Amino acid sequence: MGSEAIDNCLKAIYQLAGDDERATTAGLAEQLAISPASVTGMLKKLSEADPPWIEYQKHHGARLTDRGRARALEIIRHHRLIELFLHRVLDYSWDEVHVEAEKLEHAISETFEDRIAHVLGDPEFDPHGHPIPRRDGTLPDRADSDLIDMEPGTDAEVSRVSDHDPTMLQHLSSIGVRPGVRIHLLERRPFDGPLMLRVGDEQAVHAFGARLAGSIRIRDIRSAAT
Amino acid sequence: MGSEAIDNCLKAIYQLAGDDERATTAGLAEQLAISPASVTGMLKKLSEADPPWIEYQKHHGARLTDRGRARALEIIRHHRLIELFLHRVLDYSWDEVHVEAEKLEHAISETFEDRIAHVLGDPEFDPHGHPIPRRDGTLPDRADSDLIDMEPGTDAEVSRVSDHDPTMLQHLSSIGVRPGVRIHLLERRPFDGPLMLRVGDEQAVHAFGARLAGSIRIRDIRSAAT
DNA sequence: ACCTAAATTTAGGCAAGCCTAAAAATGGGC
DNA sequence: GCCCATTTTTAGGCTTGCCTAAATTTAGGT
Ligand SMILES: [Mn+2]
Ligand SMILES: [Mn+2]
Ligand SMILES: [Mn+2]
Ligand SMILES: [Mn+2]
Repeated sequence: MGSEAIDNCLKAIYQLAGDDERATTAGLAEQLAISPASVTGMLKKLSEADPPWIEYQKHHGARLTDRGRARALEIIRHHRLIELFLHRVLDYSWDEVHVEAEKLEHAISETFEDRIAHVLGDPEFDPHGHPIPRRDGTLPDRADSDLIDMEPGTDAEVSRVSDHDPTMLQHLSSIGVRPGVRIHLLERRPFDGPLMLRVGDEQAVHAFGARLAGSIRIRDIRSAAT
Repeated sequence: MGSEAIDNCLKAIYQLAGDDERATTAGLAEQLAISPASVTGMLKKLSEADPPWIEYQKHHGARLTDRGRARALEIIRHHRLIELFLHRVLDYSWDEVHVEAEKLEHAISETFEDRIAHVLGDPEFDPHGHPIPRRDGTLPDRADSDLIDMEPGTDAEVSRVSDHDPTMLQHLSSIGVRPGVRIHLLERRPFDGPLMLRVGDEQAVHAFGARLAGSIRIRDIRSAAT
């Protein structure tokens, strides 16, 4: 089926544009860390495959076909199952899992996928709180929103954090921020200033700048929480 | 460092020629399932690497350098650790592990290698009885010999079986032959005929033809066995 | 509507790994 | 010691996936 380059491209389109929006050449070039010219070539190939992986119009970006989306979700399922497996079974820290999963996602068989899913009890979320696509291509849903938009004076639960920067994950870990942990937003400092918040039951107040806050999503505290 | 093609070539040289013999172009072509012409190109490249992976003289085959042997053993360590991990942790049957390991051996990091070795208790042998190279490049040693050369009327223990043919492994499994199991050789039928033997405590007598017998190695029964 | 900056595509090239067909070297039998 | 069958290498070619530089298209501001 698809090569590693193809799989990474489909995954990137899904991550940039989702189910039915179009991803731009420039966006894909940045995401994949290759030149825009190389992206154009790849998009042409993907759209001329039989059956096609994407719908592509020159100068207007690429949109996944059903087949393309299925493949993207398949790779993302691999990635997230592997991340959780590394964390739970092989004792990787959550900042180590992404890089290893990035390679392994292309190397495992469907059998391997099924076995780790079984060992993990058919999990729905990875160590960073990202939903793990099911075999049928559906996604576990968890209504969440950006930390940036949180109402000062309220509480919320960390839903997910971006997994791309290991140093950021280490920092979040060191102050106790991980999916499921409760936070309390004290205030938002003016002129797009930092968010001042407390984590869990700790007294310490942390200042989250835009970069850090932008990589976190939250959800309403589960209602019946005493 | 090495690409997947390079790693497979070094591994093949090690398997065909061992530490300090030379592997032939034709042998490697067969082992790697590529054309002899492609092997020649690869050997030239490997011998011109800096530092070189192999010593190569036209028309006289290839011999591993220290670096080449170290790399080959590294890949074989990956392969055998992965096989055991799949069997023990992910419940693969022993005829399924080889194919999956063949891909994964190239995809895992040193961290992954260390973690599965630790989870498995730093094992010395894989599910087929093959020795797992240590990180320092030494090999667990187990004095064994070919089943073909076994003395009729004696007992021995299965040491290892070839892992390349899944159907053969299934058959061996079905009659109870696996590393550690005791066998008793009744007789060798004339004119290179089959070996007639009993497995474990079973009464059944099995006839092993040359192909099957040739894929099994045995060792003397551990002396103090009641 | 036009003009320009940015985005995108085209053109040409390169390395890795494979192939087949043809040429050349080897070495075993006599 | 020579010859010929076998092995190996050389020559030339193909695909994938990337690159840079140049040409082109698009879209935004006026
Ligand atoms: Mn990840
Ligand atoms: Mn990837
Ligand atoms: Mn391999
Ligand atoms: Mn094995």
